[in-house]
Amino acid sequence: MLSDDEGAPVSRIRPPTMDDVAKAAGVSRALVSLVMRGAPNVSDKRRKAVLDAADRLGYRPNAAARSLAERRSNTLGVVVNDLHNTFFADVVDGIHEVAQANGFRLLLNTAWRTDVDEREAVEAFLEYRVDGILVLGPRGDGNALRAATRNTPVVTIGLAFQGVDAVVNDDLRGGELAAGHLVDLGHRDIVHVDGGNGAGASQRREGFRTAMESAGLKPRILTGDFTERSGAEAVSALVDSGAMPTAVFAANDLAAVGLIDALTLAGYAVPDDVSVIGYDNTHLAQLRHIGLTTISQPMVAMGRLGAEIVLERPETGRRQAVCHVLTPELVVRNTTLPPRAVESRYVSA
Amino acid sequence: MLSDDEGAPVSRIRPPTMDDVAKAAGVSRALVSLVMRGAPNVSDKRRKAVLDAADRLGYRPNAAARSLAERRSNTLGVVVNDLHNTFFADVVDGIHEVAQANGFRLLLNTAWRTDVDEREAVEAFLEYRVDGILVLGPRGDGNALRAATRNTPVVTIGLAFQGVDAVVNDDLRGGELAAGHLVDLGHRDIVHVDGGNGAGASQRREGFRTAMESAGLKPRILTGDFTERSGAEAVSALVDSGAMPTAVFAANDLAAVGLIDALTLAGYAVPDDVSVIGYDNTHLAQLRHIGLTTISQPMVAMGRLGAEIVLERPETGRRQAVCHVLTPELVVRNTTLPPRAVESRYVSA
DNA sequence: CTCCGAAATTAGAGCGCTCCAACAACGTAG
DNA sequence: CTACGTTGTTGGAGCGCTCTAATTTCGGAG
Repeated sequence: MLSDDEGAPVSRIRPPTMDDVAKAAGVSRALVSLVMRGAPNVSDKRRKAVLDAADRLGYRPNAAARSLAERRSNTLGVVVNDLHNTFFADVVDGIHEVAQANGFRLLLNTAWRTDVDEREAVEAFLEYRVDGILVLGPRGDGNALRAATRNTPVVTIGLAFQGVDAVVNDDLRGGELAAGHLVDLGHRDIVHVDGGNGAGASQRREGFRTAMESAGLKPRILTGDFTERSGAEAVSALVDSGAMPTAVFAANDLAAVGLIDALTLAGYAVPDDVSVIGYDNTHLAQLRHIGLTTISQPMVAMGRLGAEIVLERPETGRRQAVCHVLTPELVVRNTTLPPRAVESRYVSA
Repeated sequence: MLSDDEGAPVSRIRPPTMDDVAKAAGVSRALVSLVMRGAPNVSDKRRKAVLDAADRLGYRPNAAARSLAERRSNTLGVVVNDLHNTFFADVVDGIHEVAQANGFRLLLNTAWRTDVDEREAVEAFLEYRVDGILVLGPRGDGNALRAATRNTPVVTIGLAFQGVDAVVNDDLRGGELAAGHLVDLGHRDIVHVDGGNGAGASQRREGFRTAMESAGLKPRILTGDFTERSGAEAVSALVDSGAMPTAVFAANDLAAVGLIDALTLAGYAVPDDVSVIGYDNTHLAQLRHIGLTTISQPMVAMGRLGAEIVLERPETGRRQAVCHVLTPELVVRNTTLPPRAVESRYVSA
């Protein structure tokens, strides 16, 4: 007798099940199920009885049981590469809009900017049997994602892999735009702090490189990783090397802000001594206090489009992967100016 | 014959089940289950056979079925009030750390800063039967959360409700600190742009009010909602009213940044014309380009603590709700100065 | 060899829900 | 009054897993 209670932690009460509700309402479990799903052919009398009983007992359907029986979860999984980057928050806004309109729930997971955590997150969603997966700012070689498409519609946003649906912006063009803007301003010595192997990084790098070379300039590239810190570290490296350029193209706004921060600390005025351009046009860039010149991607629209693609695939039975490429745009604000040496020439031009 | 194929969307192949693996490996389903969960008493021979078969078939356990049978999900649900506010990203970092160490997965959901969406998100987690729920920056009256604690451990972060575990910082004290700092600098005309009914907003407001009154000053308060935009709107209101104060205390860093942005645009220099202080000490505040004076909360630590509480409750069987109050600290940077009029007096003091 | 206990394996009953086929109820037309 | 088509309701199988108790296997000790 005593042993039943002593020391045993107070166990949570078992939540009521459909059977409990059925019993309380004096109907069958199947009827409760019908009421819960809002089926049409249920008499008002019974419906009310069921609803009352459910309410009285505090009944809440068990999503696990439901999705097991239904073989679908009515849920989309979203893997966010980096919660600290508000770029993704905007994309999620777009996804949410479409998901909501189609009666899907969203479940988020974050990848902490690493390959393994991203795989972990995708794996978790696959085990949950979500009805679709959106990967924002994917990493790695795409093999895991390609494999995942066999079971679930997957779409990446920000980087396209062979055989996986994707929504991207034209990063190559974006890189060219950024470099081109700086070149047009008269800069000759330009450094690109890249995004390492992050989503879109290689393309932006390529765009930068080609724009520079076609202008007859030598591209200088430093490795980064899309973080604020990587921007700051690049500044240290530049200071140490003693070869500070007149302009820097950062792989994204976050890095650009880190860069500006470190430049200011190191005694360089932005844009007077060094011009800085970012990428993404996040809220950060839009703050007038920062007023970052940057390349804009339509973030919310990308999210919307991604969600539409993921929902559409099972409907249409499409087999071929699609890749929507959106066009980036240059947004000039206050962090870029002609370099000191050519300023007058430029202004008079 | 034909009718089987025509027009029918290509259906996804049914993922292999434990039974499939068992058959392929020539063992029972129970054995596969044991191997999957890493049970000790399995012969190496069979274990290998099972693992091989699972690998060959691309088997992936069904989380829904598992949590249905196990009556637990090994998952914690995190409701993030606003993805755009990096404050929460830091808190999630702390939660993740602890969850990971204890073998729990994280699932996120966002509340888009509204009451109803928060309830929606919590509801979803309850239906999924997660093992614990963390609500970051809760809204509303707490009734829904209080009810939820009957089924699942719940802890709020940033605001405490009667009967619900919580981790908060001393917002009252924080409000006092902020107001006190401005008063100490010599400001007499100070406006607080509050956080409306957001988490911690009323306490910060109270702290502001008491600090002002005990200094014999009249507190001016404008309503906001913790967003960048609300900061900007406050500036419009102040400009329209024609009574620009010499200092503003924003309910959080995001709003402070919006404020600074709008002030700058309106031709007011910060901090020369108007001093601004925020709250949270997010990355945003720490950017040297902004250098926001603010009140710091230990965000990562709050996340860690919250996760520990949520995991500990079922272990210890504790019934009484706990509320951990952490102490905020003033961080002085570059957005606050003595007001113009008293500057000389202050400096000579 | 036989027998025994420990180690390894399995059968089978759920977990809480959905879904289908079967069944009751209830007018209404013949 | 019977037959019939609706509309409403229900039993029961099954979703893919875990877990307990029962069963088999196996390596010595007797």
